[in-house]
Amino acid sequence: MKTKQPAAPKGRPRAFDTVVALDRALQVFWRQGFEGTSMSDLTDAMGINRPSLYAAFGNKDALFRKVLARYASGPASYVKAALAEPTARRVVEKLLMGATCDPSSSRAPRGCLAVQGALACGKESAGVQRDLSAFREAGVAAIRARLVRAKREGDLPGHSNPGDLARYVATVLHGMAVEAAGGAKPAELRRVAKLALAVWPN
Amino acid sequence: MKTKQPAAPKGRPRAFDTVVALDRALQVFWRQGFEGTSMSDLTDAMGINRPSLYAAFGNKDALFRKVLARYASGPASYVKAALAEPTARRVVEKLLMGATCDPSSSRAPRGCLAVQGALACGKESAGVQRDLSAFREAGVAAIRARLVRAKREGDLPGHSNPGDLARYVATVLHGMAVEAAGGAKPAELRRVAKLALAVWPN
DNA sequence: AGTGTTGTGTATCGTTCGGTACGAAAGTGA
DNA sequence: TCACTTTCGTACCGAACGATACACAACACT
Repeated sequence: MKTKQPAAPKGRPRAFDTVVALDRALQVFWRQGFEGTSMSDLTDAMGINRPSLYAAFGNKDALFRKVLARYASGPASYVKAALAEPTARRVVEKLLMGATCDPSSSRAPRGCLAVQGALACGKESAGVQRDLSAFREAGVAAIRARLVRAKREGDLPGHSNPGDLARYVATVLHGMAVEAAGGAKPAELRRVAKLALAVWPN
Repeated sequence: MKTKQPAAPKGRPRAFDTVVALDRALQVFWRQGFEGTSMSDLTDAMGINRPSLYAAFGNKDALFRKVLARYASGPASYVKAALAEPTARRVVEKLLMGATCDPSSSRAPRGCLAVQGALACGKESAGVQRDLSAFREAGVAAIRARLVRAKREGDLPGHSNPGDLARYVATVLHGMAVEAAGGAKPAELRRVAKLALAVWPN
């Protein structure tokens, strides 16, 4: 019977936990963006040496992609949870409320990594810029697919356009991320979310 | 009678036009952000040497601030124009439509300099980051002031909150800038603007 | 104990960064 | 023609950038 133990590692064991190191890197990238973060910033925050970082995560681009995946399954997991709500209205409610920087996780940086990570950057960072753009577009596509389903289930009026509505919701979400990065208070964002919801057909 | 001629310049005349040079710098900063733009990128685009840039505009931060002012009175002047519309609804309409990257100025970069210029960055760029944040907040304040006036003039229902509405409009505008930076088509943005307008009380 | 393998730590690599020193060039007024 | 003033162009500064070479340390397996 195979145990869960992933075979004994052969050489010297790692002196750090790659998951917590990744979370530390996430904090820095989230706060300072891709280009605003130097490898020294990362090694300082992660508490490891430079060659250890390169051995464990590859180069700066590869580390950022791993951080983005961690972001998706961590701080941004509320998106997936929101899409599982039973009605379209509840889905959008939960999406918009999830972007209000709830004070429960006040230790997290403001805004959204997918927005402020590399919105505009030099040519050397074009790779992560496209990755982030694709990440955001995947979010839009997921919302649209959920709204298509809602329309099929009679949860949305027949005249409404799931694609346009999804783009609208994503636009408000990304806009809220910009406001949050600028220092807008969660209460203010909550009022914006409420106003944005007033569009909703019912 | 004083002529407009600003007194004869004493030394060697400048070999370039500071205004067109500023516009070239605007293009680069707009496309690549503050941190993503190097001084070599700027001198290449502006067609001038490095010491000429420093002599004419100061350092990188000072140049960016001058570029931001140029942006406000140039590509972003539609905001001021929109605020001069007679009714609140027309104001918001024109604001939202101005952010759809109209194909008339298709040579301009996508998105908004005030959003993608330095949304998140390292500590060395904290100055311009705050400048951009303040710039955006000034926009919100201007919209709010216009809506306060509209309410006083009976142009908005008594129960509506100009502050919240202004923040909402700004959020949609900034969100549209993010979508535009990600490659959204103007037609798509126009549909978003139309949806966002559905909130409007009338 | 010995061997192979992998991570750690120091000390760098070459490049690019933002910013300047300095002499030649091109104007002004006398 | 001669100072005087301002800009231009080259060549360069120290610092920080992303990324590595290499010797040593710590484990598994025999």
